[in-house]
Amino acid sequence: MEAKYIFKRAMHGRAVEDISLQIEAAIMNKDFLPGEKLPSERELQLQFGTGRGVVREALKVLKQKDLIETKKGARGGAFVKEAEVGKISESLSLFLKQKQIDPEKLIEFRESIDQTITVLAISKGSLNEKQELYEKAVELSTIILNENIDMNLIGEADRNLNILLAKMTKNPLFVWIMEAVQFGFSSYDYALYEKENFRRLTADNWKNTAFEILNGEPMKALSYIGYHYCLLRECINEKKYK
Amino acid sequence: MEAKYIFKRAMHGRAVEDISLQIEAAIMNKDFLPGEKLPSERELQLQFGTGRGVVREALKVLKQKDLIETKKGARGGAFVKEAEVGKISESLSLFLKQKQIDPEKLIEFRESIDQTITVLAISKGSLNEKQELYEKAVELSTIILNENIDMNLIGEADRNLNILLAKMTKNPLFVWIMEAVQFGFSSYDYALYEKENFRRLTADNWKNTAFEILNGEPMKALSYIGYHYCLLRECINEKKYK
DNA sequence: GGAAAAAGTTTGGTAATACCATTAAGCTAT
DNA sequence: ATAGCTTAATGGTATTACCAAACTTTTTCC
Repeated sequence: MEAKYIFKRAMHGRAVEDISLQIEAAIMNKDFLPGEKLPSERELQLQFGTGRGVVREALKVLKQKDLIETKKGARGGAFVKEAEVGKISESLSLFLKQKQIDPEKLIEFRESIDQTITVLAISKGSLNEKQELYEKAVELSTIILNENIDMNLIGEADRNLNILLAKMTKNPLFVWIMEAVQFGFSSYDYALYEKENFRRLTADNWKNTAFEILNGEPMKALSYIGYHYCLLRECINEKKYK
Repeated sequence: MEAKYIFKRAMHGRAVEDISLQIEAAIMNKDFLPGEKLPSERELQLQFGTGRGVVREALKVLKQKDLIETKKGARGGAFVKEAEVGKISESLSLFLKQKQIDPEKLIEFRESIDQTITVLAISKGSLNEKQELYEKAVELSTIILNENIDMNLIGEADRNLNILLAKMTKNPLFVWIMEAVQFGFSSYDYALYEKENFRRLTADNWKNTAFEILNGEPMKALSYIGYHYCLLRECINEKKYK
């Protein structure tokens, strides 16, 4: 294992920022590839010419940015991480929580995303994916008919349908935004499955949507998407006035 | 100023995580309102029963999450911040950089977002906003005609047009996604303004788009949006084969 | 000889302390 | 009154020491 000496001594006064930026740049520059280990904290301390505390704070920043993960023990250390959407979704969720955004705005946003994704999924998705989507929608219908309602199971199924649809676009950005939106949005989705009548209608509607996607009928699919959000709005209104 | 004693001693072994979560929960719980000051590091150290180092690392995490900001000196400290979209945009940008996503996917994503936003902006934007948009588009045209091309100025103008358009939807989520996309996307936008012919066409097209938005003609506006992305694709292709 | 146990080593995590730099408030002399 | 000085509070950094986890090496014992 040969060490890499690529870091410069840190500026005094804002050493933490300096260090984290230098390491971030090195990662972006592929000096350290995903899975690779950064030098140990004590080694970095020497290279940057600082105390270990600031090195640790800098690494915390990178960890929060989801660029590295740390392992304890011998042969442990900070390892460069493959980029994932997790942290972005989390920060979006934080934002939504703190801002307490009007539910109608969330619905509006999500409906528009859903429409776009649906159209793309029809044109870019493979036949296999479309069939799988339809099967999963049928599966949701049967889950719903079950005696013991398991909300976690239902939520999981609904979530999978959405993610699968997003993946059919072959565009990772839509997958990302769908995951992010699911993350900060699940409470409203659950509402639809809480009451028997809505639950039934929603599941049927998913089946119809998937069917039209499978048949390559974008306008009809969009109609069902529209109906889904009609139901959601109705359902939330009902809850509000009770 | 009365102190708040709401924190419990931190778990040993993962004190940093524990502390940051406790403080985050307190902020979400409105124990500390935006603008309010958290206890000083030395005070937190006492309340959590830990060393100052872990308190600092925990605060770094919260700073990275954009929940607090710090000021030095007397009457300084960690202050709860109003939630902003900045950090989310930044993390998306990081994600895009690290993943090196196909430019075509970025364009596809952005074009779909632009279409949605445009339609909403026409129906929700005020007359004043629409006029301002048009004026800003005209302004961009005149900037372009200038002898000394200032790419920073042009980029800023283009960015402002996009953000203004997003704000016209009255939906903070669209503003957020537009900022995020701008953040991780600017390099491609610049391409359009680098060469004289594209620069001219793009600015004219912005003017036309804004005009149709002002006139309340969604289909025509969408046509111009489409043309914008035709130009962008052409421009990037030209660059690739040179 | 081989497996189990013990010791050693590396590395992140925490603690305690001291000192520096910055900032605001209060005080003092003019 | 105001310019300048002093003081205190607070974040930022450095140093040192020790703990805890996880891997490696050595020793022990059957």
